[in-house]
Amino acid sequence: MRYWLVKTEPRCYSFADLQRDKVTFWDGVRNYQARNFLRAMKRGDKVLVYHSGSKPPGVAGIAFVQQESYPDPTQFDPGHEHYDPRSKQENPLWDVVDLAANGALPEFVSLTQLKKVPELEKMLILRRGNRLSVTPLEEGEFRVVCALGGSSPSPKAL
DNA sequence: GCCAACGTTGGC
DNA sequence: GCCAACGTTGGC
Repeated sequence: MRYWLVKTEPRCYSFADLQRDKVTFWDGVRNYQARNFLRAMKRGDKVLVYHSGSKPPGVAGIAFVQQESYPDPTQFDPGHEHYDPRSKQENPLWDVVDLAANGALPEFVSLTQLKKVPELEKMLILRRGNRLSVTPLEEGEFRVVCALGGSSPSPKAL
């Protein structure tokens, strides 16, 4: 099993929205490196859901991969804000995965908290200008964040 | 609103 | 293939 972190703007789609929906397709990733991480996701992988652009930014909850990658339908929809005219049905540029809610963290873990933890120094979300919308995590990093959020020692999950 | 850090684009 | 210009992201 692998571990990931995905970002979302809660004004657009929050972890609470995912809990309400139970499952959603994670659309709108339009960055090649992030897309390649999406394509590497396997069913059952665990995912931290991070809220960006919120006050404060941080990790809101846990999800898991319900369905591995398939073409993002919004790339073919001329009326959609994520429409990409370069993408062809026979050779799609962009993918989605289906994510299922696995539970909110009892306590929201802010970016400020994350930055204080030595074990999380290598987390990609804290590097590279914080711009990648999908990043891999080490198992240890996943566990540390869960523990910070009051879901410990390891999330019982599902 | 500002700005740093990127990724992308396009001229050459 | 290089690189300057530009656009976007996202914390502050």
